[in-house]
Amino acid sequence: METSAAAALPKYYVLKEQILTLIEDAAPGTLIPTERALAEQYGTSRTTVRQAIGELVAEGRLDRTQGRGTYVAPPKVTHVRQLTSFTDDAASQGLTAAARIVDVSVLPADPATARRLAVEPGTDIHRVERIRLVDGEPLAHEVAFLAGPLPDLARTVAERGSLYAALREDYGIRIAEVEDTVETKLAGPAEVQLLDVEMGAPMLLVHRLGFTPDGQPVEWTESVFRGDRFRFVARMHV
Amino acid sequence: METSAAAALPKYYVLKEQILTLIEDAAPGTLIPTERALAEQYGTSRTTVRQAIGELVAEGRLDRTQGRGTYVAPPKVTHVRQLTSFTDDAASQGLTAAARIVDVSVLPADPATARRLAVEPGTDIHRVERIRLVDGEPLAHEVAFLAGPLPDLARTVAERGSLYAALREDYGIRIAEVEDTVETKLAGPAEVQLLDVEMGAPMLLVHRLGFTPDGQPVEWTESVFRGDRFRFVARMHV
DNA sequence: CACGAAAATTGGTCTAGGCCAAAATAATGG
DNA sequence: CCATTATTTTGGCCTAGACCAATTTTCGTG
Repeated sequence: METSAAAALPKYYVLKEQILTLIEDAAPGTLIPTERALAEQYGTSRTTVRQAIGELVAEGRLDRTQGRGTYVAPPKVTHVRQLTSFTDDAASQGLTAAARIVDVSVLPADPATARRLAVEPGTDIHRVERIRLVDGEPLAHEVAFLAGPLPDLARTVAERGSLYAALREDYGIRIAEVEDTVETKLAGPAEVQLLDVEMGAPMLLVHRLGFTPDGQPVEWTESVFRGDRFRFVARMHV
Repeated sequence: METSAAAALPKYYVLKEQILTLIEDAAPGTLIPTERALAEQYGTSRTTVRQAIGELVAEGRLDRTQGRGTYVAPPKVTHVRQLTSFTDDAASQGLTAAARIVDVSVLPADPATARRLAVEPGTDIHRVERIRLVDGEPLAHEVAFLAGPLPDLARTVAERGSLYAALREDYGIRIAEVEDTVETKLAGPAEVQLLDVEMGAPMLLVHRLGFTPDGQPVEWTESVFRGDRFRFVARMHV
């Protein structure tokens, strides 16, 4: 019997999210309550508090020092690399690569996505959610947001098997330039369910903004790759 | 008072390395002893066993399933991307980037490194160990191995401030092509000491093999970036 | 007031064990 | 012999507390 339809999240994970709301507006360096205080405040054990804080530290949201305390971490530094030609070429490695389409839908753009795609907030945009598989194993979860009229996108993507191929062949949209960011992230409930990893497993979080030849942003994609099964290889001319 | 000069490693970390030697020659899918059995066998608590196993799972060395057991994981899958022009350009982002030289030395090549650099095992090669800093914070640990005669390398690298610049300006060696691999790793004692991170923190492990224009491998570098403070950004033309 | 020693604070590690849930295994009944 | 059910095994989560080590704070003394 269930008390509600919500999944039973571990206590440490709920606490982690509560601490996250506690610190989201705090300045770097701000001390949070001690582990013993949090344990008492939330009616839990110190072990559980440490598991929650440990993941936030691993994600770079908190720092801690023995004897001093735990405090809000400074934001991430960005390192820039130049690269070319992102090809959807997993198959060229002798691996059976595939993408399973989870959802293709149209929805109004939220402010952040609208800004990235340079459209008015609330404008209808397309959402394509896929699971990337290699040799049958789920290795990445991708959610792409696309601007512009793309009639019958669900069908064309399913037929082409590739989002980029559908854009190019069916809509005449060519992604000429992309900007990727790669960082680490820990697996949450979504990744646990979709990618068959453990809570807290290290993942590679990749954001991609794709532009047409005339500089118009048309694609905003957030991908989460399994850090334990995946290795990016890059060949490049200097 | 100390019983030996060795650092006092956490018990879970010692256990982790022991489990690692246990499984290094085992076929994927091989079951390891249960947590309760390992706890008794190594005279420790199940909590400590779980911390050790948890990190091995996070690193992709073990898989585990509730009710079934814990077993050796299959090797990592490799995903290939095409990119160009790796530039040592951290400074171009308005950040004060620097590299602190830890060690420059000459030593005989071990078999693995010799193979990568296409030299005979035992050939003298150069080793350049550096800490990369951004805004004074240590963000990466790099160890580069270089083949070929590079007289007075320690001085030239120190003067140029850049390994690539020294190779190009002082020895006429141009790195024309590189192959990078990027994967996740958890911080061990070395990273804790050198990069000021916690044990078990997620890191980005980058291997680079650099080639001259005629295809000769001359550089083999292993870099560990802080996953909590770092974000790679890649701009590329498709 | 300044300095050094002592105490309190805080995170780091570890123990011993309990209860739950998923999977595998054994027992049972048709 | 097969299918169903109960039991056992195994990992998942959690508690309550102990001791240690680094740091900060307090306090005593010159």
